[in-house]
Amino acid sequence: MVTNLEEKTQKKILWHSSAHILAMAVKRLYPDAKLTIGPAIENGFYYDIDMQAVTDEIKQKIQNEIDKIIKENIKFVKEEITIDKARQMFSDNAYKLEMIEELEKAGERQVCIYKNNDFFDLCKGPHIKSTGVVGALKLTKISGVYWRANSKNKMLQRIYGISFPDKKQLRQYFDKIEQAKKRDHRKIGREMDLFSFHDEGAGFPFFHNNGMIIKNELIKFLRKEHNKMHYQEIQTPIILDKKLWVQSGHWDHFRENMYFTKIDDVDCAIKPMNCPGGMLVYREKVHSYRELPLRIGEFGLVHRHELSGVLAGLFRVRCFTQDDAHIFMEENQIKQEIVGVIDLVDKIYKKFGFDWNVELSTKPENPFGSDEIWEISTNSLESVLKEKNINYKINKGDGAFYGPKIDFHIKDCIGRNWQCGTIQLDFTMPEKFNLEYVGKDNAKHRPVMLHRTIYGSLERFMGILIEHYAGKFPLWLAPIQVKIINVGLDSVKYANKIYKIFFDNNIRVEVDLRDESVGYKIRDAQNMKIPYIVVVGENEIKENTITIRTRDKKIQKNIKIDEFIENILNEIK
RNA sequence: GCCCCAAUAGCUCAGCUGGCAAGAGCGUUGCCGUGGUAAGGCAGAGGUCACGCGUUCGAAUCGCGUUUGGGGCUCCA
Repeated sequence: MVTNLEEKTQKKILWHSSAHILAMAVKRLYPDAKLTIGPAIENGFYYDIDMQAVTDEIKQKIQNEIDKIIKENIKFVKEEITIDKARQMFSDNAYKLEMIEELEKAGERQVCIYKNNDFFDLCKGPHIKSTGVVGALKLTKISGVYWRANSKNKMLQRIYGISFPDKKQLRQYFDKIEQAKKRDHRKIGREMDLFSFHDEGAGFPFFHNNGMIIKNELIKFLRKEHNKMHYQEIQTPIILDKKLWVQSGHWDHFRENMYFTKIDDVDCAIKPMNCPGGMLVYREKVHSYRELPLRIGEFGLVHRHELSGVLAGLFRVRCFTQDDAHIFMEENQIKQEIVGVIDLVDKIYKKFGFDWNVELSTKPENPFGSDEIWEISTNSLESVLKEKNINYKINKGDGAFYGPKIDFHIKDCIGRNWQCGTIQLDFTMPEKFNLEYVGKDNAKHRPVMLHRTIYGSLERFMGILIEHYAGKFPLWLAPIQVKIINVGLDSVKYANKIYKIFFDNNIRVEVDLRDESVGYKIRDAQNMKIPYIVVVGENEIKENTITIRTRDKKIQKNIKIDEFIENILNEIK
């Protein structure tokens, strides 16, 4: 029996061998090209090569050469050689020499090479027997990348590809990609009239009525949960004096990502985060230990100047709404509050059927605050995770400049991971803003602060939901919940009457009275992914009932209106 | 920001080895039809071919630049 793990290993071997074939093809066509590294990745493989820019035309040439090499069925031959011999063989390739040096430093006396006829590459293997084992190999995308991912280094060409033992599997792979494209939120967003983007503002989403319904429902839902947990809600301004951002440290650490403007000659910044405004609200009055923990939420619109190349539909935008909250507390309340947030996160994600996992990010390179503070805060996050028996991955050096964080990643229904929520512990911001509370001892103390989001960005979360549901939102989120379709002119009056009943019950309903065939109107509603289509005609008028067709094409006849309304109101809850 | 690719009607796309008036389907508008669970028929409107500059007798088509979008790199909610 072939286990999953073995299968994976086999794939990796095939893909890595494919990278060699790619390299061989490039070397045949461009003998001066310098190979660097060519690993197997999650889906396929790539090879980073120092060569001229790979245009479509060149890509096609390489593809043709690859097809030839596969036909030639050339053997992979392993050979062990000394470091010195390797240096000789790769003397014209500075990248490989650098890698050989590293191997030597790591204590290797010998290195391995793989040969295919007169082509050879530094590689520890293993490989397939011969190039003919690859049944189908297709180059996919091209990207410019820097050697060692450092923009000071030379730019290389990364050529990506995918391969399989046979053509059928290759076709299946591309079919699957086609399927995934069908749920692209940009496409569905247009079809369902949710949002748009315009040349006049790259990366700034425009929400249409249908999109706003979803956004508002998401806010309404979270607000209700916040209330249950005694959160307060505030709103802070979008433009504030630059001074504030200098004080908060964003000027030093985040300036590159901020937008600036002037008001009456005063330098101002558009907020990229909500916390500094929140600090001012806290500082407004004297707080007692009796008020703590103080949980203050804000649905805050923030603007960040993201690099143009990273913008991607709602997934990556330049202005978005954070479901931000700041919790001010005493040190001994840290654990209980983190537990509270984790429980809330779990509750919210479960509502959408998302599985989630956690990553812990530790002290970055240019942090605020002493090592001691970082240790205390990192430990408290970690200990909660341990106590709650939550598995987590550590991201070393990935924390915010003001504190360590826990990031929540959700998995959508086609298995993709998305970072959404985050909990960030912060000992430094309260200090910078001189926050205080009066303790039981009647002395002043500094509160500890916690930043957290659950959706992360309402915009991104919506994008994820659109793809997760493929536009078939659960009833409570569906922009239009019920569509009424009349059969014939005689049922117009009845259709309007039914419409009013739904409308008066706060159900999002539309009635389609157009002079079109029933089939046509059903198709239209179906394409809009409307959960319930209500059809009324002569039969329904006679019985004073309705006929219902669900999004999944289930038809129920002779349904009493009151009964149906009661059912869907329950479903919406 | 960097690399590759793209931009033609509201949408999806054809035309693009330079050459009559710019093409289709869907949508939209009007008329005819009055329908029973995924497209009824006919007719009309709709485009400075993203923008700017150039090459040419002539540019949607070729070149350069800009903008926007897509896929990567890097970054991130």
